[in-house]
Amino acid sequence: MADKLQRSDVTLDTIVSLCKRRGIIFPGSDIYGGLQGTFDYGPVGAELKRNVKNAWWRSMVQERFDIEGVDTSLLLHPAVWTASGHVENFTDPLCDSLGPSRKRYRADHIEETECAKFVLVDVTDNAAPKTLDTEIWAPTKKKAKEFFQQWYEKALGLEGRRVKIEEVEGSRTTGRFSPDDGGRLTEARQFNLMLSTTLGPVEESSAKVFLRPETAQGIFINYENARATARRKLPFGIAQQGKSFRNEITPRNFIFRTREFEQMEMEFFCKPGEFCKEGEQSDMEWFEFWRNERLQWYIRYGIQPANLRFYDHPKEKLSHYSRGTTDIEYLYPIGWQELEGIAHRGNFDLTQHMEHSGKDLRYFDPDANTHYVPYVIEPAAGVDRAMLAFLCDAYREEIVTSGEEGEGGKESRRVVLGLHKDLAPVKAAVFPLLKNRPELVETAKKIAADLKRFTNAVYDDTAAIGKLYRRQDEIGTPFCVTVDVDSMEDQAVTVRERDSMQQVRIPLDRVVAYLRDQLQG
RNA sequence: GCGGGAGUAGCUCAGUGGUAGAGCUUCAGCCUUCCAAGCUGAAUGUCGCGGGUUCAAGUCCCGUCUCCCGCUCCA
Repeated sequence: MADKLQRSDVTLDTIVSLCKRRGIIFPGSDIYGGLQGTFDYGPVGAELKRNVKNAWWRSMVQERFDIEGVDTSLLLHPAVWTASGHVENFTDPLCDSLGPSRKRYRADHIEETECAKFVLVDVTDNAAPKTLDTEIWAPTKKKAKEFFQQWYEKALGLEGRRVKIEEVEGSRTTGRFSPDDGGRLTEARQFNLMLSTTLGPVEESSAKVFLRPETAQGIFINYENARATARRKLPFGIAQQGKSFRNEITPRNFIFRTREFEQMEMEFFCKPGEFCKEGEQSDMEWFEFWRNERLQWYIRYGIQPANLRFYDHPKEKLSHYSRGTTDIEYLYPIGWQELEGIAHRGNFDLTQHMEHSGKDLRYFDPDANTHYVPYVIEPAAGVDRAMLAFLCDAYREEIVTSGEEGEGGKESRRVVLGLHKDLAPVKAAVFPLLKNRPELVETAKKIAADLKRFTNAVYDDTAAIGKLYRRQDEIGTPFCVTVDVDSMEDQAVTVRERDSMQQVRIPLDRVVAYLRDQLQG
């Protein structure tokens, strides 16, 4: 029946357009021209987002015996971020080339190289050579010439003129220069990725505080409170969902990188390997466990396994707190990108908070009869990134042939979000086949009301039946119920399934129970 | 921040100095016995925002904001 659209044909624009059209996601502050790096979730998107979060909470907290949930403050004591290393490390030193490329670099990504200074001499007029006030830093004259041809010739308007490139004697030195145009670099400026605000009525005298760049620290500083009150022994986890803020240099790619975003993080506290007895899972084994567990979660909720993969961070690229990090990457329309990070944070965070707060956060292990600081495995997922992945993976366009048994069937396009039923924003829609028959309308409304008592259902009669189905397909509604003229006779209705478009006849008095079974199964 | 591209109806876009348009969507009515049907009618725009040139600006100029692509970043 349907020619499925290739994965590579789904562009981000297609998803953005659908999101706006169907009330899933809008640009933030839209009527004021937008605010970079912010997005608002609409009527349908709010349901989808809630469902994603609930699915995570269900897997990570509800279905497990070893994880507790918390909900901590967005504003934390400034000392938290000193202890966590974010004040010091959560910064990018940036510098710009003073050459014509004007390129910007991470200062720590530029390697020191031995270069000499080259100057340009305009010898178009042989009798009066003119030395230009421009310097190019390059390891060789050949390289300097390349830079000249790529950037300087045009920038300085020297096309068609004869220019000699001369090395300045004794200028050879080791330093950092733009690898693109040989220009000097500006001083590195520290760009901290944390957003801040002030607490207190008078701004000048009030305290500067940071908006959290990750939810994890709220968990670490509550570790002992949560452990003691939940009467937990190792290993156990603490989970949290909530907003985080990062002053990203360049928010980009729809909701993939935004300045305000929502995280789903779990800190799993476990015994360091050396304290484990025979048969106990070590920290590295838990790391392995959570890598796979989190991958399976995405598959469970409908992501095609072929669109998921692991990426192990090489040691030299690890964050300041990490002993090992694996990303779960998803094949977005923009390419393979991080969906979730699973980090082995060692005992970095608790140790830091012990030192800075003066509180003892060690764990007393009755089996080993000793104190130690637990190790932490952290699966950290982005709600918005997960939503985007679910949307991209669920999106498909099909050519549908209407009409009976293929004779003179008319072809049309249908857009379907094949979302997992737990994620679908609307679970069921109820229609009267004909809206000018009061008894059909009344029955349909009654069914919708009954469904609404346990799930999100809608009633709609503002179009022909085909259009009503397609509207629901676009937002991934798994089931549609249609009340027709026969319903009055046989006391039954048609239930149409989204993906197969198959219809089954269900007695009126059983339709709610039927859908409840289908949706929970 | 730098370079390139773009902002006109809810969406996709046309409109190259002279009365703001089309298709789709949305809404209402009629009709319609299950997959975007048909007919009739309607709504919606300070042409991203601000300034300038001109008798006249969506169109030309300046500024500014936002979006997209690249450098950088990561949940």
